[in-house]
Amino acid sequence: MQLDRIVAFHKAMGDPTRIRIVALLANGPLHGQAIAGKLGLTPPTITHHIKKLRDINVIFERRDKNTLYFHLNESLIKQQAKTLGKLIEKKEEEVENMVELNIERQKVIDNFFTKEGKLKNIPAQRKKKLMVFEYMVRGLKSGKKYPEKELNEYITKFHEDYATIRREFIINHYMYRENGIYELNPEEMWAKPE
Amino acid sequence: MQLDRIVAFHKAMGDPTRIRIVALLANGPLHGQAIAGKLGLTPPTITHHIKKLRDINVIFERRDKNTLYFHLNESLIKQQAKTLGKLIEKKEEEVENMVELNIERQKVIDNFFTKEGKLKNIPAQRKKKLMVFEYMVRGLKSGKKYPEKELNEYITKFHEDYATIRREFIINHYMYRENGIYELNPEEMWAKPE
DNA sequence: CCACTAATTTAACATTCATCTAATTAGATA
DNA sequence: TATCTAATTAGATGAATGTTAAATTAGTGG
Repeated sequence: MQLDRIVAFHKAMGDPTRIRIVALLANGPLHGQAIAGKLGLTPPTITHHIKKLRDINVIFERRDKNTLYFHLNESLIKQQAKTLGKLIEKKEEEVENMVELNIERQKVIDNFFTKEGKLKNIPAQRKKKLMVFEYMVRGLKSGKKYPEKELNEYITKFHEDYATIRREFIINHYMYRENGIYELNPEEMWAKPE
Repeated sequence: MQLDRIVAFHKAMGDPTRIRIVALLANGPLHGQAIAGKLGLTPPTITHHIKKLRDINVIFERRDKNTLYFHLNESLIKQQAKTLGKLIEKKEEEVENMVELNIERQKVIDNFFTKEGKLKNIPAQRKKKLMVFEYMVRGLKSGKKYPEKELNEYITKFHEDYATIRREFIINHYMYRENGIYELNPEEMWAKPE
């Protein structure tokens, strides 16, 4: 778990309004105006905070008619709680491994993508392949529903063979498909090289 | 819930320098200048951050001659990690109460309405009265503007005394009136029995 | 296409905050 | 007491942040 992510999480949680939102959503999804009402704040303020919470994947949303219902990503929070515990157990070697992993990851990205952001080819090695896919998939929004056509267009920005890559996204649990609509899985479900 | 404490903790952890300090101290106590050196910052900056970490009890210090060694309070961090997990646990009592409440509500509705859907009479007990009103008001569309005449007609489907009931709708914040036009309030504003 | 609703963006404001340099304090020791 | 070292405070500065009213956008349904 990299530093930025930990910091971003705690910074997001370090605000009374946002903690109250999270606590509210623990009892079930709510829409924006309901949250505003319960907290005595205005809708723009809620939007502001929701954005921050969504940025760190702690909430996602589903639409019903005109109304967006905001849901809590509970597993993400649990995962961060674990990370907090691990932070204080960590010994130097582990920190070093983490740093090395990030360096390696960056090298792989640099190798397989052109400066214009195109994927040169799909890595054969599973580990590298996953790094590449994870990099691509991070440009998708969690909670958003992607029709197949839109997903294809997104992938095409990286590589022409959208069919193969789209299939890989499913196989490796980055996304799931329902009635021809694609959506991101929570990050904990993504395939990881051990 | 000790909201302030939770917020203070995450706010303190929501800074890269402080996370790095915590990570450093996980490998053992250090004194101020050592921390400053390792992080490439000046001693006053370290003092600044140490103060914040000490405020939330995540750090304590021991003196050896002129030098203060800062120690990590690991159990405090573990405890906060647990708190994070509990934040998102659904309160089961609340869920159970909800279920029981619904059963009770159904009984009241069955008692006070005929099979044809007519309100036999207005309950005297506040709690039951509110259940009955809420039941009626759920047949109205949120966001729709009701002229008084139309609202009267709607209420009459349940009971002849539309004037009393219409007044109760306002008193209990199910609806509000503006220029003789009635409209539903958001559900959060409705009167609820405590 | 039009009317409506929910959500978001924009612009403005006051507040908080991380960091530095320079000056000061606190404690140890000779 | 005088001196050394480590830590803290004070003050300044620039950046980030929480909130709101007003305007705008996006999506739904007639």
